[in-house]
Amino acid sequence: MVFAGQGDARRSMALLWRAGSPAQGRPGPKPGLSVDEILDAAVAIADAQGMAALSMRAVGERLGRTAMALYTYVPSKSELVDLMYDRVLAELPVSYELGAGWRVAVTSWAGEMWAFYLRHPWVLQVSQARPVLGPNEYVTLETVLRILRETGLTAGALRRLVGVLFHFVRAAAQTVAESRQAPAATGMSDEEWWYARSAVLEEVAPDFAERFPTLTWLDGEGAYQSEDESVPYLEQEAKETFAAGLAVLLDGIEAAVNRAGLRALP
Amino acid sequence: MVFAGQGDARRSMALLWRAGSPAQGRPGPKPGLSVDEILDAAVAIADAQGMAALSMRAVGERLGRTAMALYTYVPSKSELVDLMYDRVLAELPVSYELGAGWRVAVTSWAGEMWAFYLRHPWVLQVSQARPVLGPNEYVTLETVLRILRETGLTAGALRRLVGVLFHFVRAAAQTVAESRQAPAATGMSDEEWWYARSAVLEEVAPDFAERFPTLTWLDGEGAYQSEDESVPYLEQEAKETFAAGLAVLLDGIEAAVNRAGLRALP
DNA sequence: AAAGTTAGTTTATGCCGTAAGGAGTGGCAA
DNA sequence: TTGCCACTCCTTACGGCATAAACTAACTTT
Repeated sequence: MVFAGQGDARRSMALLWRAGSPAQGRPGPKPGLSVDEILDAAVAIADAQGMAALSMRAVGERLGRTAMALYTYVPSKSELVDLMYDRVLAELPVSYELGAGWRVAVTSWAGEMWAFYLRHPWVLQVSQARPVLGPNEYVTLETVLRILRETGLTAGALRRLVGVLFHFVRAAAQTVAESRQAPAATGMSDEEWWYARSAVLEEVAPDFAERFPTLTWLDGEGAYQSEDESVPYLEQEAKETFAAGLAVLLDGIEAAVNRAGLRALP
Repeated sequence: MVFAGQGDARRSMALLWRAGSPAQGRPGPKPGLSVDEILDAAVAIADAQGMAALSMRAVGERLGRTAMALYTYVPSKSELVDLMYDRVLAELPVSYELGAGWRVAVTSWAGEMWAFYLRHPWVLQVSQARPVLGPNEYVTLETVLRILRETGLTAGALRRLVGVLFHFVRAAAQTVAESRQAPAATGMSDEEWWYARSAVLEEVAPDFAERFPTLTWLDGEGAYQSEDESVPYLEQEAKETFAAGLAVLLDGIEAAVNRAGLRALP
């Protein structure tokens, strides 16, 4: 097994924080590419065709180079993805109006995050195991923390809250992101897919109603009606789930704030 | 592009619901394997080494066969994964005591789901774009719906709530699951990794405290202290985030229930 | 002009999913 | 009993992937 050592950490961090030595007066041919150019190409591919289509070959080709040419600028594919991640995070707003209270600010923050994830759905596949520790990741954290600090909750509570909020927005966005990819991936629209499936389901599980009474009841209670026909059914519903879930979450936070406030009274 | 037609849907569903024609009196050699044996082998590999290690070759080898032998039983790798998913879902409890109220029941349901995801972290990587429509997926839904129906909320609200709860548990579990994989994947413990990184961070961002005042403040406010030294720091914290977040979510649901109840009064 | 460093290529290794085709198995109809 | 044929399982092969190694060509410094 290959162990990543101190040197690798230094290289990674230098790339992320753009702290590399300037390329002036160095021997050898002039660089024909730059890390930023590579990142733009890679992000464009991932945005348009998803993470699965992001290969070193594809990025190289888009830049008129071979896959191997990229290794001059970036140590590996996984580092490339980390860099892409930190780069797109720069799109996010860095501060929110706090005049109307933290709840309003958190709501619009969540909306921005939601839109961001849908703009770059591949970000949802970047491992959250360990932070990337890039500058924009820190900015993103700082931004939401600045809002949440307004609640007056303790540091420990804030730490947990940040985790919960990110989890929630990510997970909600993931549902929509994946459902957008599905038709392209399977070459089948949601309608076609569902039609084929549900027909077979009746054959294969004729006792469905008895086996799943609650589900059957729910299905009977007026299915969701979309107002906007241009947006797919599933997506519309997911958006409402997001809004409703966020409201529930914020209600919970408000309850915690009130509890803390009451306890502070004489 | 290859389009999946009606025939594929029928084959998939038959496999999921075990509605295949019995193998008695059929010509040709007796099957040396079975779908269940294959699923057990595949699940064992995915549990132990993660989704990335799950290849048709690996599963075949574990069963003393070649990769291609599996295609007699299972049409493709993605169908295999769907089958694995529905199979492990069978481990989950199918009903919860409702005597102590829905809140208690939801809490233990969430705990079971959390443990389930950590037992089978690869499940978190199964696409949620479209439901698999296997029997156990329906059972799982039925189970949680039966609990939530106790709240007395409307069908629409319930639909959203189920989504939110699944999102939340999945996302929270994902953090821990990924952080468990990280040391194995990089050959570096969390401590080593963090030590190497933070040393470089000071070099590369000497103005950290000014750029990220809120983060710096949070860091100063007593870092989390683990009681149980055997469990990694990050994991302990994630578990608390899960519990705290769930409580917040349930508070929010309770608020919605109370609002609905008040509105129903004369 | 020689030496040394760098950018980018070609080539090769070992993975992956799976298509194609062939070998052997065994139940059934003739 | 023979021949057929559906069936299981194998070998081989293809085109993808990340990336290691060795090479060429460009450019700066000595």
